[in-house]
Formats: sequence, structure tokens, C-alpha cells
Amino acid sequence: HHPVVHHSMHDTECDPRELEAFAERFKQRRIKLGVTQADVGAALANLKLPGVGSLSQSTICRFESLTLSHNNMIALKPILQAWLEEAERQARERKEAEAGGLAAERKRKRTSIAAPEKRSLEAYFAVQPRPSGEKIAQIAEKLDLKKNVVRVWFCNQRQKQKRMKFSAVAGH
DNA sequence: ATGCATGAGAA
DNA sequence: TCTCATGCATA
Repeated sequence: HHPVVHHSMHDTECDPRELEAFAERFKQRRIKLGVTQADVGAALANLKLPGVGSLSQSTICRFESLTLSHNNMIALKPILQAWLEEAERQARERKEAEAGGLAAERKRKRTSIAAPEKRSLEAYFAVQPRPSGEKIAQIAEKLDLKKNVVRVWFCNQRQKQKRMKFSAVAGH
């Protein structure tokens, strides 16, 4: 009395293969509905699920390509599944739907790290993926980059290694 | 599709 | 300070 087999509390299967299969199906059906990734993200808010707002095109794209953490994928799956079912239901009953196009504008700058500097950062990362604050400052000065830019680069690099698509096969 | 960034919460 | 989920901007 302890082999807690534990089937599955609900339909929350979180096994990687199932997630991958779902992501694939999701994308195909979304396209069939003629809906863009951005549309899906915005539509989630209309779903009015508790604690669920809208998401960006980026996140939907990453979900479909499995470039999110395993936990993130598991959390988003039920939400996207709910949207898909609702969307297909609506598409079925009212084929005379019209799309609401909304445009917004913004401006913000994004730093671009040149190839040479990026190569250096990757080299540093290979040796020490978690440099100390002082080491970061040192690297930043050597590469003539802002310290914060370097710090964030390392954070993102570490996070990148944890994405579903790449973390599992790390040691192949 | 992906690079760099932000903010909330954990350590 | 870091992680984590997420997003703006852009290739």
C-alpha cells in the first residue's frame, strides 16, 4: 500500500509527448480556422476564464513550437484547449462571422548585440554560465556593452537552455 | 520566429 | 540577485 500509481486527477496529462501532440494539433486546427497567433492571444481574454487574460503572439508561437518551459506548457495547455473548442464551436454555428481588426502603435528600442560580441558572450557562458556581478561588469567593459545588457543576456541564455525543446536532449 | 527586456516573486 | 512567464520589437 504505497505504490501511489496515481492515474490522473483529471485530464491533465502533462507528459511531454502528449504536450507535443497537442501543440501540433492546436496549430493545425488554428490555421484551419484561419486565425493568427495574435488573434488567439487576444481572444483568450474573451474566454473569461478565472485569472486568464490575453497573451501575446510571441507566447502562442512559443507554445506551438514548444519553446516554453515544461511547466509553462502545462499551464497554458488547458487554456488554449478551451479556446480551441470554443472557437470551433462558434465557427460551426455562425459561419458568417466577421473579424475585428484592431491596430495599436507603440515604440520601444531594442539593443542589438553584434556578432563578435555575441560570440564572446557565448564563450564566457560556456566557461561560466553564472558569472558574478563583478565578472559581468568586467565582461561588459571588455565588450563595451552596458552591464545590464550583459546581465540580461546571461539570464536569457540560461532560460533558453531550459526550454522544453532543448532541455530534454541536453546530454543526448 | 526569435532576441532582448520587464516585473513579480523566490532565495 | 536570480528565476520564470511573458511581451515588444524586429529579423
